[in-house]
Order: sequence, then structure tokens, then C-alpha cells
Amino acid sequence: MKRLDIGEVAAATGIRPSALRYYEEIGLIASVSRHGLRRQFEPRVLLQLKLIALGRMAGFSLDDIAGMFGSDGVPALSRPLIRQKADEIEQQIGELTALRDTLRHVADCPAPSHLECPTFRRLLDAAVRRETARTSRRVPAGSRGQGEA
Amino acid sequence: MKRLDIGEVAAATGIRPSALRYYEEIGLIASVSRHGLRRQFEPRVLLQLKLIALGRMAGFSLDDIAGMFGSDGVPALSRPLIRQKADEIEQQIGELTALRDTLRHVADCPAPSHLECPTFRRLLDAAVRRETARTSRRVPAGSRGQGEA
DNA sequence: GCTTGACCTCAAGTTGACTTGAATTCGTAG
DNA sequence: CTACGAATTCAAGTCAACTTGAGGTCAAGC
Repeated sequence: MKRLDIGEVAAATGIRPSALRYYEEIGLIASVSRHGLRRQFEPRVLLQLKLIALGRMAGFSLDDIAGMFGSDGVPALSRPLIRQKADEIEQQIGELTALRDTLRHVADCPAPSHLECPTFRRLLDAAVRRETARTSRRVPAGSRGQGEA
Repeated sequence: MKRLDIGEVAAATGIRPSALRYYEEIGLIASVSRHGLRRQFEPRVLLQLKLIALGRMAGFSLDDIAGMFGSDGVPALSRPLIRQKADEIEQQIGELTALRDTLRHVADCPAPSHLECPTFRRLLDAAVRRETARTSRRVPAGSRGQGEA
């Protein structure tokens, strides 16, 4: 099974080498050996990284994600817990759907000030009720701009 | 029309006074006057803050949000642009849906290692294809724990 | 008229997720 | 065998979005 060095992993995933080193540092991924100085990764790391990207997208912190997978990258969560995560995401989907509808309404509504429009306020209230129903959500820090240099 | 001071706004929205001051500092909301030292807010700020919360939830930065509303809080975006934002959110919904399905599958799949399961990989690939289709998304920084200690 | 508590300002600190830079080390192609 | 480029380490820097702390100011109630 061919080993990859960090540049290849970076190229394949769009994640910068510096980020990959950081991920390794915090134990999110692991390199299997060294070729000289160079880290060698097994191809399965690509899959793990997909999973990580997905988790980040869903608003989980790297810490959360590290908690979801064992250090080997195999999901190490009990099934009920996974279902719970899925439910949380479904919640989030509901909120975003409300937001999308609100925006679509704003785009179509002829009222001059949306803050006055009853439909708008209804949508807004619905969205916020969803939100406050779950007390607190963490969203991870910004990452912009792929492509090193 | 009754004015609110910062503590009342905080109580009504769950946003800490310090955050509200920060929002005012960056021009996201505005207080209308002072009572002694104390900022006085108009009730409409509550609605604006709902909007802001919603935008944050959807993954927009405060900067993005500030760009979406005029300093008075009235949405100041062209309709096509609003539609575009709505479409972006729809994208995000799709991604989250894929993630949710992936998790649900993981919870139900009897395979010992999901990294081997073809269904899993298919879901994963689908999710990642969606993701890379839009090159780059910003997600805002973490906020946990309401309630000023 | 004085205390009290909510508010004020301003500077500095925090957290998460990386990035950047400088100085160094390899392995490979020529 | 030497130069090159890709990788290395480590410390420090960055960014967004706030929070914290110190020290100060009011207005209202007793």
C-alpha cells in the first residue's frame, strides 16, 4: 500500500501541509512512519480527512471531532450518541431552512421595511424559537482561502 | 416608545452586555441615546438581534452580516444578492443533510469498520463533492455558554 | 446626602484553528 | 557529488469574536 507524503495529502484534500501537521499534533490524524524527515501517511488518512472536513462543516470543533473518532480515525462513538449527533444536525438543518425561507421572502416581499412585514416577523420568530430551543451551539473558527501561498 | 437599557436587551436576547457593546462598537447595532452614561436602545434592536443571531447561525461573520444590513438594521441588499445568499444556505443545507444521513447510516450499519463500508464511502463522497463544489466557506468563531457569570 | 448597583471606558487577555518565518535536513536528479 | 526543492521543527503571529478587569460615574431609593 503506497504511502503518501504530506504534499500529496495536501494536494489530494486541499488542506495545507501546515494544517495537516497541526492535525497530527493534536492527535486528529497520524502519520505512520518517516522517510528521512518526511511524514508518510497511509491513504486511509484521506478518508479520515473527508470525515473531518464534514464534521467541521457541520459546526463541530476539532475537539468534538477528535472525540468522535478514535485516534485511528475509526468512529468510536456509541450508536445512540451518533444518533444524537444526527439529530442535532437535523435541528441545524431546520434552522437553516427557516433562514433560507426568510431570505427568500425578503427577496420577494414588496414591503418597504421588512421589519414591519408580518410574514417576515413570523418567519423570524419561528427561526429564533428553533434556535433558543437548544440553548447553545458551538460553531468553529473561520477558515478562508485554500491553496498555500 | 419605551427605551431599553443594555441589561434589559441582554435579558431579552440572552446576549451579554459585553457582546452588545461590542456589536455597537463595530456598528452592527446602535443605541439611540444615553440616560446618564447608560445606553438606551429602541425595542426594534431586539428584532435586529434576532436577525443577527440567525445570520451567525447560518455561518456568516459579523462582517458579512454588517454588510447585509444598513447601520439602521434594515436589510440593504439587492434582491438578487439576497437570493444568492439563500442559495448558499441551501447548499449548506444539502451538505448537512448528507452528513446527517451519513451519521444515521453509521448508527445503523452493522459493518465493523465504516471506512470499509461501501455505503458509507458513497455517502462520504457525495458529501465531499458537494463541499468542494463551492471552493470555500467561512464559519464563525466559537461561542459557548450564555449567561454573564 | 449617601450608598448601592447597574452601567461606563479602555486596555489587555482568551480561544480555536491555523499560518508564517527562520534556520535546518534530507533524498534525488543531473 | 552537489545543488535543489520539498520537508522538517519551533516559536511566534494572526484573526474573529468576545470576555475580563480595573477604575470610574450615575440616578434612584432610603
